[in-house]
Amino acid sequence: MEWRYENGELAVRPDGPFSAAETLFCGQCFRWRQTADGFEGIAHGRALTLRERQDGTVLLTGLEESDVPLFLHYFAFDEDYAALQRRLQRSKRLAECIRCAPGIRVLHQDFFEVLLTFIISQNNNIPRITGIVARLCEGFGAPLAGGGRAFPLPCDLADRTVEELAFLRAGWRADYLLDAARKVASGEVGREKLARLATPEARALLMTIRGVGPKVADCVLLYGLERAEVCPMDVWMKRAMARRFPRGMPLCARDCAGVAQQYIFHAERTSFRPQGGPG
DNA sequence: GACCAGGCGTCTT
DNA sequence: AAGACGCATGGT
Repeated sequence: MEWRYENGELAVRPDGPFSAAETLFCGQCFRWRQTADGFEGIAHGRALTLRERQDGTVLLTGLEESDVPLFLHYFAFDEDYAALQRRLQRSKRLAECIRCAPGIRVLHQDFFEVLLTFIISQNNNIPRITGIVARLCEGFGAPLAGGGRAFPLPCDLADRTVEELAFLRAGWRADYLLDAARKVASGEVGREKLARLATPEARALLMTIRGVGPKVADCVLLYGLERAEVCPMDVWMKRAMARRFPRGMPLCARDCAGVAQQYIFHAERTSFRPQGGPG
């Protein structure tokens, strides 16, 4: 992977395939939107834009030079997906996933943001999740220089009440969001503490938060803590896909295939072998 | 209008 | 331990 930072613009040539649309709109993150010539979004407290050049170069604006390593990691540009996909092609199922959505990468997102957005995601759909997340940030996030607002910090939410969260129209999840914010703000649950725990204990600690069950906990471990080795997410997706497609998954159901792919990527990359998984 | 959405907490057996 | 059910809201 090569990159160059010049005149406030970061130009990256990723190793292996990358598709911004597949990566940003497959349901792993909720703060990006398409624009006339590319994409704009907010991540790790920065408002940035992304454009893809014909030659595969990815152009990012809105970053300081000191942000470069963080965002190379955010987009997984510091990982060799070409080599990864070569290994995965040996599995028929994974080969099909790659064919359906070859440019997906698993983003490395902020822990607290992942925790709250996947609490919001329960029994919910992506358009509505996106709306709730947008209102959450608009209502409680810090204004950013480049426009928009950061994702709220735990302390931005910990002292609120469910009544103050009513405008989110998040339903019963408002109560869960507050419990999560309070437990993180108090230090009862946090990235560092979770990182020190073995994964079963980390999952159990996450599940002390109201509204965090095994599915949300695994999403947080996977997306927010880079702890995919115990996340049999393809098992979760098998359930979801079985519900949506009782007669079998269509070959090009991009949303499902893409999401399954990113889960499986992590499972494979970390040598995890599903052994029944949850349930 | 129904039905459902990338669950979870609670209440039953 | 496992199943049923309600939960608030909005998209289809």
